[in-house]
Amino acid sequence: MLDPRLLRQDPHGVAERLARRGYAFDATAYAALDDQRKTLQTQAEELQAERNQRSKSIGKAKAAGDDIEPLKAAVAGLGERLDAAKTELEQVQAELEAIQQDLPNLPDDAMPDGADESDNRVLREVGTPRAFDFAVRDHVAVGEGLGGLDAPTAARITGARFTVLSGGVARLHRALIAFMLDTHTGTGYTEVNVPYIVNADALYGTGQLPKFGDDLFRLVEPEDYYLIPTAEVPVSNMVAGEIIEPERLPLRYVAHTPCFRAEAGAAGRDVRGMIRQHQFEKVELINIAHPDDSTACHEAMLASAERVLAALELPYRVVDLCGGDIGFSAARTFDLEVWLPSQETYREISSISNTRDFQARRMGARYRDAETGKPRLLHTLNGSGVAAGRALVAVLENHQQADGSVRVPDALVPYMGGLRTIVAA
RNA sequence: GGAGAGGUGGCCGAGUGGUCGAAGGCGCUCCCCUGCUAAGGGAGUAAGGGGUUUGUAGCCUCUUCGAGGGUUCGAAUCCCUCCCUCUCCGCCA
Repeated sequence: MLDPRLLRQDPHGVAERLARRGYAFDATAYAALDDQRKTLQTQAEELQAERNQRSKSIGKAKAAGDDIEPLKAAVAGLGERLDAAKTELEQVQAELEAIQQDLPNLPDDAMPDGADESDNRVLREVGTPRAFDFAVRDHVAVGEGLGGLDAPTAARITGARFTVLSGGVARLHRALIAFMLDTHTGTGYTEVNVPYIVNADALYGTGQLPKFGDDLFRLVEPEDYYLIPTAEVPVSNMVAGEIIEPERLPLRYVAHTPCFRAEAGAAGRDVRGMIRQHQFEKVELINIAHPDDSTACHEAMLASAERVLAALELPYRVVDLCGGDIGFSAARTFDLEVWLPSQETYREISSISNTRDFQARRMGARYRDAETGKPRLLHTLNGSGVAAGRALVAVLENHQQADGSVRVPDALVPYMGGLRTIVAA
């Protein structure tokens, strides 16, 4: 949600900034609707004030023992006029709100311009893709060769876009998660374990609802419960409705959770393997920050995620998402893309966003300003550190060996019980 | 699942259908007193929206006592529905 005051004071400025991300905001229509709101609100409040005043004087008269019947008669009809005024106001307010809920975040000035992902700015490439002296297999072939990756069985249990992992591959997945959690808690993150089912309010708070409900799995009962699409939803909402004392900031949380996505509109994309699943696991970083610190926190989160990829000895690049590719709630997003030898390309493995006060406003997440003592909106940031499923894919592909085995990167060896190579079961 | 109790400001806690955004306390801020400290005295201290305005100042106004409906001229207070917390029982990992 954008600042309604800014929207009112400078709708055309907002429209210009939103245009950078390809969103057409009709500032003129909005301003006209808001003028209407202003008139109706003044009208309704005047009636309300009159009623309050009259009711109060009836109370006084009654306390004084006076006859209140004539006073009551004088109020007759006021209630109906008030109701009518309120109804009219509510309609216009609902229209305004519908527009506001739909507006994506204002981009950071530093965000690159561009129409789609091909316009993203590559900030740097780290590590060198390995030169293979044998035919590279994709992660499905490697995993199946090890007897540890099985989509057909998952299809029988559930359907498309699920995978059964087993043996060394399953353990590798668990090792990745444990390693990532330890890495982040080692740099000051607090590990949290959160609900994987959230209510509609939480999803509204982080911006998935009302606009992106199609990509969520929703429970039949209770019907306003949903499976989380990312840990960002439960973890960020930990501060919903709260006023945080500033000395506690920034709050830094790390959570390992499954993520459930309907992948509506992704039919036909990445159908082979574990790149795009309905269920995957992720280690997520959340920062709840003072507005003055959020940019620095964003950089630090990026460094934290990069540390993981470096330790896993995976080549990657850092990308600054352009206006055409950035998400609804984000003001600025850095993606980490890991090298996949089978595709000879970089694929997203982490997305790290500063939403500034966009989510905080929706959630009502505030801190107490040290100087004024007044509550002000926090900044919220989220980033994968990193996606476990895609990390597994990257390790299988990048560290595969000619004989079909997979080398365990040194950082993971302790988490594999000392195992240095995963071989076929 | 059954029975009961309860949800009020940063926290604890009182509250009769009207003069209640709400006693009292804690905490916090400022001031006074005390040659440090402690104790004492005084004042202040909820949030959100709108209007006015150059203004996050002031002024005017509306809303908010778990959420949503209802009764009433008027609801923290009465009625209905829902949510959450706690206690006991049952069940269960």
